[in-house]
Amino acid sequence: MAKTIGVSRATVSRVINKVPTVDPVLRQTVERAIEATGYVPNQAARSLVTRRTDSVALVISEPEHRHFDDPFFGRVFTDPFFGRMVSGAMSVLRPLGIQLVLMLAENADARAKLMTYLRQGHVDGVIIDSTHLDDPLPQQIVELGLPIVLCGRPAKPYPISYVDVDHQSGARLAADHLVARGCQEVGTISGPLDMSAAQDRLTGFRAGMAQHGHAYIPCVEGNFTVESGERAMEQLLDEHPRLDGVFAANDLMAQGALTVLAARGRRVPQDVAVIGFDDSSAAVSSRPPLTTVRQPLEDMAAAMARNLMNHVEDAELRVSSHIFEPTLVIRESA
Amino acid sequence: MAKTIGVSRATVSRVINKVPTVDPVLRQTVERAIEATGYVPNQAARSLVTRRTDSVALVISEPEHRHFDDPFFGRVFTDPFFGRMVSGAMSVLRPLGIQLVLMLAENADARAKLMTYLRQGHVDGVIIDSTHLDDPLPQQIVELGLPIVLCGRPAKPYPISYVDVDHQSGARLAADHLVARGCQEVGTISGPLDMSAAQDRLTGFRAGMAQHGHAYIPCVEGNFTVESGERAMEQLLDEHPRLDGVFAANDLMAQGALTVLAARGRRVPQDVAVIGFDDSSAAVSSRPPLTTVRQPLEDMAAAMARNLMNHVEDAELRVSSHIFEPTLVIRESA
DNA sequence: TTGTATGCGTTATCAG
DNA sequence: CTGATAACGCATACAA
Repeated sequence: MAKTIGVSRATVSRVINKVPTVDPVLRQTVERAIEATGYVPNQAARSLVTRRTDSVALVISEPEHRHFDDPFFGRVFTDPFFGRMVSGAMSVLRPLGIQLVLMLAENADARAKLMTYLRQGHVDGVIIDSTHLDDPLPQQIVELGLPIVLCGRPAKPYPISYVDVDHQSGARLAADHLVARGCQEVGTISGPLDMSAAQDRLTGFRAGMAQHGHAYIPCVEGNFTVESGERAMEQLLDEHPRLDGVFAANDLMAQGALTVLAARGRRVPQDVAVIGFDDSSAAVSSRPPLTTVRQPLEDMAAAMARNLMNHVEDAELRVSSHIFEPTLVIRESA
Repeated sequence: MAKTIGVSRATVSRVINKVPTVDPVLRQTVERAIEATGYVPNQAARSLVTRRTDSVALVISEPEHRHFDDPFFGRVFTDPFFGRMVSGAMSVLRPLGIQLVLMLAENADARAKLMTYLRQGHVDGVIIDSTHLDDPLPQQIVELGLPIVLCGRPAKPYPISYVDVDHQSGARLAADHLVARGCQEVGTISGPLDMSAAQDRLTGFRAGMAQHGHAYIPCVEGNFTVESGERAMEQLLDEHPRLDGVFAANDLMAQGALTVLAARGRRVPQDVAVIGFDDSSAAVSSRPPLTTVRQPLEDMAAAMARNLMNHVEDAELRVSSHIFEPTLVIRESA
């Protein structure tokens, strides 16, 4: 404690916390002393009394069954989706001096550990990306009284703040583009249908195609991985050899579809047009580059962070949500 | 505090911290009470006295000048490299109940904030990936007295624990494979030569080729991005039209090279063989899939985490390092 | 405007 | 083996 100069620690505390009622001269002196001694307040002691930790958790809650071969970890962290989330959240959190703690909850055990961690008061709030419908985690966290913002609309409506993209409208964009191209027989590769986002994209796409007079749209369910995209594309092609357009519910699956189409000698987009969803980095690295529905993930994550911090500042704040509008990014695949 | 039952808080503390000297019967009672009330110790109060936070920082220290177009954030978090690091570190940290705090240091301002954060005692140690030679951060952190493990050999040798891969030997693997294929005129795309890893890969590759009698190996410097790989490949091709083999210092640049080769009508690997470095997800999603030097990043990150925790447990521990041996993963590009 | 005193929830020391 | 009691380092209500 920099009390080598004749001031009380209370004054030092006031200076550090920028309390206005401090004599400018004294403040100067203290600031100089702080500078000289390199003093920084101990975080543990501080948060013991302020009840704030200045850090929030970003939790990815995903059931492990969506993955087969390699360990769960590798998948989620390598997914471009993850990186964009972190990026967007950090852009608003960092200027505020708030730190981001990364957490995973892929099974019951991890969930239990996570809840304990949260109960310990390690973070001021949580941003959560929960991908399956019946995930108990978000509910548990609100019951805990911890501020929380969800990524994506909750399965069953209940009072929780969230931000999402309009999946249906995005899928419609894809449908419109495919018809405008003149596609006659189109199919779709959906995501796992226990996820509301996957459901919405499928619904939206079918609705969009229906508007243009295409009543029946064959669909094969994938699980958002490249491999599942390949398998789905094969099945689609086997059952509908004359297919000339495909909408995949994410870029990774679209990329898988591209591989299969190339292997079968179909030119993209001349023979078969392909549209993805997300506008992830996979979209630009695919050959050909993917036409895809862009989800403004960074903006969404930033909105989540902002919303969360509002709730942290004011515990009484009512829940609110923010729906972003997707856009179609036209590249070469359609 | 679960003192509704007639025990002192000291005893509760003992039970929670699994101190052996506690009457089994009493322990039962306490455990039951804990269970019933859902009590969890407050982390801030605990670490105020234990001086441990049970969390470590993963910091990515990268100069921003390596990136042009889009914000720095997006790049680093979307890079497969990052995901694999997180993944490996988490695999050892999580079972220990240690949390991972993500931090970025791309400029002086961010570095200052970072140092303040560390000084506040928010974490027990740091795993740092510092990509440029003259980064002051690692040094500053050791001076702070905080346990630290570096990813990659430090520029100038000084006492700090690190784990690395043998870049030279990896590059030699690539050289051997290229000549075994019968390549006559090969070039290389290096990483930014202010990074020791990039230097080592270039040195190792040239040494390997020299052993097979290839004295001169043309090199164009890239910056580890897809775009830079494209530009470098174009230049290489312009200056050496008869090139039939290329070693790129990472997969992303190799991917860029692939694009250019395809655009110029060169078949891979028949006309030009291409080898990358990393074995990132980009390697398998490229067309054709990349033959590449695999860096066991997950294992390396796990080793870093273990090493770090050793230093956290025992502050007197001497620094130590661990060099991993890379392997060649043969796919279709060479 | 500034200093004093108290409490935040644990763990650790030391008697008992 | 267990219970008081003293730190831990800060913020803050209250007094001056």
